[in-house]
Amino acid sequence: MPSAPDLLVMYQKKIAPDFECGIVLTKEVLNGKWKSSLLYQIAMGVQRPSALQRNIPDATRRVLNVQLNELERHGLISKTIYPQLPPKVEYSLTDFGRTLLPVIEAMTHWGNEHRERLEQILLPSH
Amino acid sequence: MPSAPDLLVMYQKKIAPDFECGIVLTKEVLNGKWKSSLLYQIAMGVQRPSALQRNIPDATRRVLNVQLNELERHGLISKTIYPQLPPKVEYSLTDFGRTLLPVIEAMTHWGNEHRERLEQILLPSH
DNA sequence: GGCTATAGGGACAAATGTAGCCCTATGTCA
DNA sequence: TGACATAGGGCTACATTTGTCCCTATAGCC
Repeated sequence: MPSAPDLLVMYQKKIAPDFECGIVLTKEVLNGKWKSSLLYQIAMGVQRPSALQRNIPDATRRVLNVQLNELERHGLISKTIYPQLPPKVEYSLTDFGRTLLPVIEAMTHWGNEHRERLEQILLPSH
Repeated sequence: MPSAPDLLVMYQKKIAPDFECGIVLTKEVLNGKWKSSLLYQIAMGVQRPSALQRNIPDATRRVLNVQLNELERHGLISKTIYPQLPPKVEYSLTDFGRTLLPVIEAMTHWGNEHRERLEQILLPSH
């Protein structure tokens, strides 16, 4: 005779179909306050760290570096270091990173399309 | 004669073009560990809180409630309370929420497409 | 009565993420 | 020599997010 916990587990298994949806994986990769901005900028051709920092002025160099490192570690961007002084570094999307472009475009488009409403909604007071 | 800080500001203004890209707004709305899953499930027709909780077993009821409230506050989903006992509640996408579907689909598709690689990448050890 | 189911929230702890500060190193220009 | 550019990382403190535990309320079933 099954105990209550067993029944519960069976019940859950019956009802939960494919909860492990891919959207969770995508979210995980984009997790980080500035990652989407970084990917967008790099996709638009902004390659050097200093330029990225100028184009995303609300973020600290520190945080951008941290998140750039993570994007590189995840294989979405690659880093080229030119052995020069002063140092020169360029980031670009990898092949894998380029497969993300449709997602980036969809997010960019939706955000721009509904900009006014979103800015209202996202006010700290609201 | 401009002081150094002034030069810096002018320099930034010249180089920074349109850093306020829509992708940031979209990210902000999707911020929250389980929001994308919730939106996906609701979009797939899962409407009742208990069903959502069963389909997203890694999240606590508590957190799902918090994030459902936020999605409702942001106008992406609406909540119908049936005056019954035991209580019955159903969530569904609003018109505004439905405009997000292309983004959700793009994220879901990319995540599923690259599932194996992403699961490797996102291991805590890696 | 004791267990399940329905739905939800308060209070607090733990984890994670982000921001700020300081440091290195070197080349160019005034 | 001092200011600015280039690029990056360590450490600490704060902020935000998540997770845990406990509480309400009612109907059905054994």
